[in-house]
Amino acid sequence: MSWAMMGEQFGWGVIKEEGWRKGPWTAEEDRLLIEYVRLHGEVRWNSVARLAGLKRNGKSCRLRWVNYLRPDLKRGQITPHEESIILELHARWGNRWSTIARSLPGRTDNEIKNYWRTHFKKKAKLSPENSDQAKARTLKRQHFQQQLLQQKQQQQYLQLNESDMKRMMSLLEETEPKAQYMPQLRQEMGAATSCPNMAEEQSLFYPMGNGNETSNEDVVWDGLWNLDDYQWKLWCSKPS
DNA sequence: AATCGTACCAACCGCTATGTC
DNA sequence: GGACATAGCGGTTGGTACGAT
Repeated sequence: MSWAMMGEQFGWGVIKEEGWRKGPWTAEEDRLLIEYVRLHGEVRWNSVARLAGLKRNGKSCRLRWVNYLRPDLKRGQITPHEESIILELHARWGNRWSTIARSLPGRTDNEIKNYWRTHFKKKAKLSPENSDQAKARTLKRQHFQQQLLQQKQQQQYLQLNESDMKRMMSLLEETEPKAQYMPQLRQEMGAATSCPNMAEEQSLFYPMGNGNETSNEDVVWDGLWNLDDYQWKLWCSKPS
């Protein structure tokens, strides 16, 4: 019998000094949480303890619901197609797991994060070429963020003007699709499939219509992080 | 059969963003 | 506008299962 099962059977669980339970969830706790969400919806997680009779903090309840109890979750192994989507979106967005998860209905950010770490982190580490690219991208991000900060301060935190957005959009159009490096990455990672058509690929990069849309501006910033060095220099040197 | 290494995954932690008063 | 509460995110940890030796 595992500790978790024993804990469930005997009602064990770590009680913190604040009075919150920690550790694995019991079936009874799950039942209470499901019932609570059914009645009240996914809101005010901190009141769950009081209203549902759970000795869990709101954070823990939310996490349990989002990662495990939600009815729309897809259980089971990540399919080759899902894997290829993860690879492509990670190449584009980096460790933005929640963003990636939005393109994979039924999968959670935690699940994708775990999958990535298990299957690809090592491979990525072993490839010096990839790590160099990652370092370069990180530097680019830092450089850009610094510039942005200065720019923001100068503009007293005003939003980017229209011409800036147009410049970035046109630059991004020159960059897309990311086909230059994706086939190599797919090969290295052993991904089995790719998107059957451009429309689907587009929908992966620009997920819309699920109530959690990525804004145009987000897409613009995300695209900028992945610009090639040449395009990056071009962007930095362009007069505004 | 025992031990070890590794893959997998649930859960926690710390931080940031956003909302509310 | 500031303080506080809440939600969300990404990184990390710890436990379990399982195969290799």
